[in-house]
Amino acid sequence: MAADKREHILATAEKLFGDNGFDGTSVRDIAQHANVNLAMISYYFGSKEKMLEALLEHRANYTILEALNKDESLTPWEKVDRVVDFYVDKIMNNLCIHNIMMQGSNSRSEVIKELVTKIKLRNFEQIKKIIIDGQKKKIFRKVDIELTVGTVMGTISQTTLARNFYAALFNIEKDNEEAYRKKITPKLKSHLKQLLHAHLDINSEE
Amino acid sequence: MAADKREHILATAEKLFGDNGFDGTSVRDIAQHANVNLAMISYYFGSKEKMLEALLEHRANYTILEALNKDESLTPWEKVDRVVDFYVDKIMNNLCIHNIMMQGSNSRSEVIKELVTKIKLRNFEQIKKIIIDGQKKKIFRKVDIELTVGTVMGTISQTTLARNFYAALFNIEKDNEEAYRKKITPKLKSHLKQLLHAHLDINSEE
DNA sequence: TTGAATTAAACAAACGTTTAATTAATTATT
DNA sequence: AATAATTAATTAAACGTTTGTTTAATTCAA
Repeated sequence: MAADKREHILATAEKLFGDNGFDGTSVRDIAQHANVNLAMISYYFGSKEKMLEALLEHRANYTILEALNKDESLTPWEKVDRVVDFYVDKIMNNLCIHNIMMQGSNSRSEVIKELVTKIKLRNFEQIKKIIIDGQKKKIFRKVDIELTVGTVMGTISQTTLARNFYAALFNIEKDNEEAYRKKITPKLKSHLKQLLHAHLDINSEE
Repeated sequence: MAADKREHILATAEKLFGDNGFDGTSVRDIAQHANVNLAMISYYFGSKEKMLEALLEHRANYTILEALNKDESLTPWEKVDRVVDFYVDKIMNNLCIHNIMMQGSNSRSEVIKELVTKIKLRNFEQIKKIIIDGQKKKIFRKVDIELTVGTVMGTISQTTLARNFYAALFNIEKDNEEAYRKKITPKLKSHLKQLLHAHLDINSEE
């Protein structure tokens, strides 16, 4: 079936783009690793760049954050903790697509750049809502919301983009992705939660 | 003189690598923008990759952090603030080399990857010393030092790697690098200082 | 039998690098 | 100080690969 094959090509491309970057991955690499004919990529997607667009569109997923936001049974603190869990898990389990999005920000293609920005903006809006809600309820203090979100994203990104560095730091064998994930994920979650609690808590000292 | 020309080529390469990535920049691009003959790059550096190595070696600079650490007239809080100022200024004024280092982490060349890791490790050790010193003096509380440094680096990186996103967020015209720097730098400094104070202060609430 | 899927081969363009020839600058010799 | 010899710097052209994409022929399914 065609949809399966398309999906399989996208998954292969995701891995390779994530490991070697867009420019560092050739269409022949993808075709070979996916065991499809070279021409199939143009046939399915039109071009290499259109394939990246398709990949980004396909992986963008806002629904969970939006559902979280609508859940009125959760306190702002609980929501913050869940956002942390959600993002750490999401990025740690999708290292490739995350690397692609970070590299996509620097793409030469305006289409790609705008697509990545759009996805990020939409995710940002959801987190912003949570923080503002906490502030209205006099639980969170006044902070720079944009950069607070940047800190969460940046801290997680750091552990994936500079993986070599953190692997050296935590004495994890360099190419064992699974060991890295296992070790970093809980550390990252508790660090971010502690950080955000100290940062957002209205009762913190000045 | 030869040294000037070599330097000029490196500066040109830095800008282009920073903007378009290593794979996204051709040797011909560099030669053209630097107004030198194509063959000069092989002549001076041996190869494109060796040129990137030369660029990283050339720009790595640890001395300021080491001096800061040895200054015993400063309190740990003052040192933290200065580290923030130092890094924000450094990265904001060297967007290109910073982008290169982030991309270099994902390079296919082991030489480059290890070089970047080495530079980062050396910087990390200096910041780690400051935090441990503050903990010994019962001013800072127990935190995950590795990830705390990751948060500082990550937050700053975020504003440079995802510049398009933050430009959209802060309503800065997309391609005005100077306006972006002017607007983000002070925001970033005060956000990080507030964040670190709340995070590190031993008197913060649990 | 019609249209979609798949293939091997070819395309022109761009890539990093090397060559061989020429010019500029240094050094050595008279 | 002038000239010859030597080294360094610079160039245009070409090298062989690899790049993304297209073509035209063939196989497969409806």
